[in-house]
Amino acid sequence: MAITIKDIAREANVSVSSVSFAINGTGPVAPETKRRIFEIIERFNYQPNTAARGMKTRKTNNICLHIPHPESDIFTFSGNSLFNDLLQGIGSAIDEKGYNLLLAWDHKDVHMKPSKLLSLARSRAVDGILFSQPNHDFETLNELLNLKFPFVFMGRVLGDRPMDVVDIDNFDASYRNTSHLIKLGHKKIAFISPGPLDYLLAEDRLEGYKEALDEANIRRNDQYVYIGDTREQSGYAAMEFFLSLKEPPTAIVTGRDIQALGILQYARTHNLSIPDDIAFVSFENSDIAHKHDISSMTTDLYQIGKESSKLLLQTIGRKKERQPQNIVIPAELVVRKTCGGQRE
Amino acid sequence: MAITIKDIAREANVSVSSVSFAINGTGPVAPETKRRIFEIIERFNYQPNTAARGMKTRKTNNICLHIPHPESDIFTFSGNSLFNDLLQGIGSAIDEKGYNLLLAWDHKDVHMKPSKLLSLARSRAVDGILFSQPNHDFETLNELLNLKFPFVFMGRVLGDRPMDVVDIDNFDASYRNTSHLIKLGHKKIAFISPGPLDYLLAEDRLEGYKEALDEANIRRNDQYVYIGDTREQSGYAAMEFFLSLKEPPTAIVTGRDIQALGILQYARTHNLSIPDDIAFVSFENSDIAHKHDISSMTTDLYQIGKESSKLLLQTIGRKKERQPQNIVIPAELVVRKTCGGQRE
DNA sequence: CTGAAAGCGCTTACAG
DNA sequence: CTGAAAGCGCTTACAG
Repeated sequence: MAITIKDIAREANVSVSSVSFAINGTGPVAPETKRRIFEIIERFNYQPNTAARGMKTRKTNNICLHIPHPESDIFTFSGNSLFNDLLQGIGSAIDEKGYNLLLAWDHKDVHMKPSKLLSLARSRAVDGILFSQPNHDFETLNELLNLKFPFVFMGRVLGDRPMDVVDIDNFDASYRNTSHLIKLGHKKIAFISPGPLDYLLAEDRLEGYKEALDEANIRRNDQYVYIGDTREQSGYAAMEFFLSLKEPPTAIVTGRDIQALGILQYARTHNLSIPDDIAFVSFENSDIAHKHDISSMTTDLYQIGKESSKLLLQTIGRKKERQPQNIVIPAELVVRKTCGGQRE
Repeated sequence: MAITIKDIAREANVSVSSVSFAINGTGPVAPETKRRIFEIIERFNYQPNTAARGMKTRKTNNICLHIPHPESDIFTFSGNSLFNDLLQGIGSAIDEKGYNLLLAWDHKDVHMKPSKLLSLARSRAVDGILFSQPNHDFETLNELLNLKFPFVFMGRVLGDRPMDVVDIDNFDASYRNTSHLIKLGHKKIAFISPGPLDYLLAEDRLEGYKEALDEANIRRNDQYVYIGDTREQSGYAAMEFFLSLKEPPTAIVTGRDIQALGILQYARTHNLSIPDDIAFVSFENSDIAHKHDISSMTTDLYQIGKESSKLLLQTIGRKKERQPQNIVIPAELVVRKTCGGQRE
């Protein structure tokens, strides 16, 4: 069988306590003894058994990243590096701390019980959870709060449950994107949501958009609001819709870079000039925006992943409860070609 | 503290053995007793502690997916859904079996010891490993073999170490891609590698390409071989190079869809017609190929992920050793626009 | 500084 | 069908 702490102790002529103390630095060990122990450990390539250690310490050193099902639309961050950025951010925080990342998604049938996540939490298979979801399952969140199980939600959550949340301020970001177009002289400004409005992300964006219009005393037009999704096609379809209106908008606040791609595609096939005929600003500032010269607001997944992980690790390490944190990651509009310049 | 099997036993007025038998179905329990036990379990939302269970069973129900570092070039499968496909394939095999997926990557500094992977294996933090790497670290693979630790390599490995391997036949696929162009009447056929030639994947492709030319008695031209990478730019640069030759090729075997995108971009900006001026076939058949009407050979990551996982799970479940498996996933050329029709 | 021993929460022979 | 007990491989008071 695999080699255990007993084998090391026997080989080094010490007790298991001393070996454990030496490995973990949790007790006094004479320098010479320590040297001998480590020599044996290296020779045998000994690694303490995770399960046994976890049983005593009540830690797994695993954290769970909960993502949408890989078959779902939302998971296909096609054509950009969003998931990659998120992983990098998480990695930058957990790698050095010796944590591993466990990927989990719920069954396709959402109503299948028990939820994978609660099961992981209750069985203590992970030390904490990172949520990366466009919407949330109240039942699960409530139960996790109830269990006092450490987790961080990356995104916005409805209500005032006391939990750690990390996100950009979508209301404000959308407000600023819209204001930018207003400042350039646009009055007929449309909006494409990044997803269904029951994603709070989408609702916040819509509210920010409205706020900017209201503040500038621009009359809102319900027909200027289009519900998009995560496919390029939805940007294209939005254009078809907007341009079929009697008074088409002159500018758009897009929900995602991938939608922006659809807009560009539409413009190309219909001989429209961007930004002259129609200007727009997008969200994400992903590779796509960079490549196609799209003005886009950053939604810094790297930072979101990093800050969420740091927060989670703090929570895991802490014995006493503390006030829930609400970390807002700064977002900035990277101005490129698609929003154009000042209108006459 | 958390609730344990003892609590359940006490509450149900039975011994812990009976509770364990009921949960795992590993021993006889009277129907009425079983009913009572499950009733209590549900009421308390009891889940057996993973660490404690793992200590006895020597199983974690975690498998590890080893991927390149998120900051590495190769990880950025930009603009396509390759990683997503792989995850779906893995998920389709492990979800129902109750396994979790642990994501691991090596430190950026490759020479940092000890390797994360060996550490996970030796500490029994996972039950098996899935390698998704363009190249391999012999030392790690040898040590895993040595430990008789279950793993599956998705890709090609040098030498004849006895291990489970799942991949498409890159030699054959490249041979067929090249032959397709030959059959269409091309004689000046260039090749872009999907990465550096020390990726066996790239070497196999090059060999398949050469074999097809040789078999058709077409003189090989060293200048027709370009070493590409995972960026669109490398397809563009390859075009620049090929077209600077005295005798530019009339067709190309591309290494990746993303490179193909670079070729299309070059063609657009230089008023070249694809496939008339230059025809090509690609690899991957990702979203990109579909969207841009690129002829592309499938490299079915879904199947690779699925079959690898199934194989790994079998290995984990087996007590006796068996012959290493070598599973070849079928690849087929999806003919679209970029390879054109028969030449006169 | 060192060692003997208890105990973490399970599973699994073993005895009844 | 049921229960008492050993033991998985660690960590950690506790005694010396």
